[in-house]
Amino acid sequence: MTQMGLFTDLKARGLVFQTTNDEHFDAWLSEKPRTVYCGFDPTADSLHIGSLVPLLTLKRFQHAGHTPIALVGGATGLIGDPSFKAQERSLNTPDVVAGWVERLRQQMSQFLSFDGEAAALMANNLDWTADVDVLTFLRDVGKHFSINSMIAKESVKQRIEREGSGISFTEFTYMILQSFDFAELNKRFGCELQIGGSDQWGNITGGIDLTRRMNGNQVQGLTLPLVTKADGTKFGKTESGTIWLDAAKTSPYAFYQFWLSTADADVYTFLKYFTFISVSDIDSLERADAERDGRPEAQRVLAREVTRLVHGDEGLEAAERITAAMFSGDEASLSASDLAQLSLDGLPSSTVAREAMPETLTQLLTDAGLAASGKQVKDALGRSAVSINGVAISAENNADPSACFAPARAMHGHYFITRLGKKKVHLFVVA
RNA sequence: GGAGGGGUUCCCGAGUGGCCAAAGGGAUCAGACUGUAAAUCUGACGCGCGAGCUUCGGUGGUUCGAAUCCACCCCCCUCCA
Repeated sequence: MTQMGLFTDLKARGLVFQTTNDEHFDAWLSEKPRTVYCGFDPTADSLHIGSLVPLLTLKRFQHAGHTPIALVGGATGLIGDPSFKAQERSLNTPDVVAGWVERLRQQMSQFLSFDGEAAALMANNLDWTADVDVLTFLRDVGKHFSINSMIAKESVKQRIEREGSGISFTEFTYMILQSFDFAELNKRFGCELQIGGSDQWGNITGGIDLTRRMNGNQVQGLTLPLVTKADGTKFGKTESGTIWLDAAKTSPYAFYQFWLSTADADVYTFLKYFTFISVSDIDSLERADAERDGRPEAQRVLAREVTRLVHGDEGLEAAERITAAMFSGDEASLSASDLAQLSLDGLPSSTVAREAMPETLTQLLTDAGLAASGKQVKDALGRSAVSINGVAISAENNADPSACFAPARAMHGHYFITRLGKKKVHLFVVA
């Protein structure tokens, strides 16, 4: 990717939602290497896939020769961003937030390169806000903000206008704090561009105004589109919850599976958003898929690319090993060491003592996390949707788990591949 | 401080004494169909294998019986001061 092509590429990927200077943004970007920042607030102990788009965009900028700054919001995370949020959120304690900041730092650093010409920087806005006293802040920063224009921002509109909600002064002030970041990064590192999700537009323009007023510098902003799905449901959530970047919270296997099940209507868009595959290659893939009958290749490509990006080659291999074993249809051929490896790879598994087996299958499968409640297991049993080592289990067997897990039915003495539905698999090791 | 409106099961949102584990929609899960898609149709959707148990901001009352009535308390919103 040459520096010249960055903006064109971003546009082709559909990654440009708004810019501060539509006419001249491309030229401005091509003129010379810029320093660009994106902030990530610590709202949990890990980033989730929603943060992947801005994170990868920072990387795209770096590839193009610009210097990225990954900012973690040690300060803003203590306040809470009200942008487009329906409700006031409860505050997290400073030590909790500080712990999350560390986790995010580590996560973010794996995506950027910290040496070479456009070496990335890490920043934490707590560094320049922790010691500012209230009066200084109000006089030097607050004075530049007009309440009138802050109230007019679309991002807080519903909180101000909608009956049944409201906004605290604390959250209302968030914008000022984030704006201060931009001004500060501009002063310290010559940062001239902030990128963020489309919900950040109000905060970004606030920072641009403040930077002009405090530093006399004209800086720019660019927002990325919100990731949406064609069917209108929320992106990034499944029944088991958020898809996290942390392997301990979402295993590489589960992560891979998430992308693999992307709808056709979304998959080419997501390839453009979440991978570094060129737009022309994605387009040819789409054409090839369209010409072929049956299953498209795109989902597999997407799953491979994103899993490798986030979990590396090892994580991808583990995910593919499990996927191959579980969805190829010949699990009977797995050796004992294969099964042990799958468990190490992150296939959900648990060890149960034969004597300590629960009274019912519903209990056992619920405990293993195959279903949220016994009712769901029961429903599945009633539809022959539960199988153990390939044998369908019916509702009558519910009260007799030890028969279902009889030694004679085990693979290699004590392995039981248990499925609920098509996609949920759990490996029981009965000792 | 005053006046008014509101807090219902994951979300939205009905429900004003028994027919309410609580309408409807969304989300989610499972089945059929498929490609571990989509769309569609079907079933489930507080917990429990079950008898049954626990819910409608909180606490305490009234009543044979309360999400629904009363008292007090907590929280949110609007307007006034």
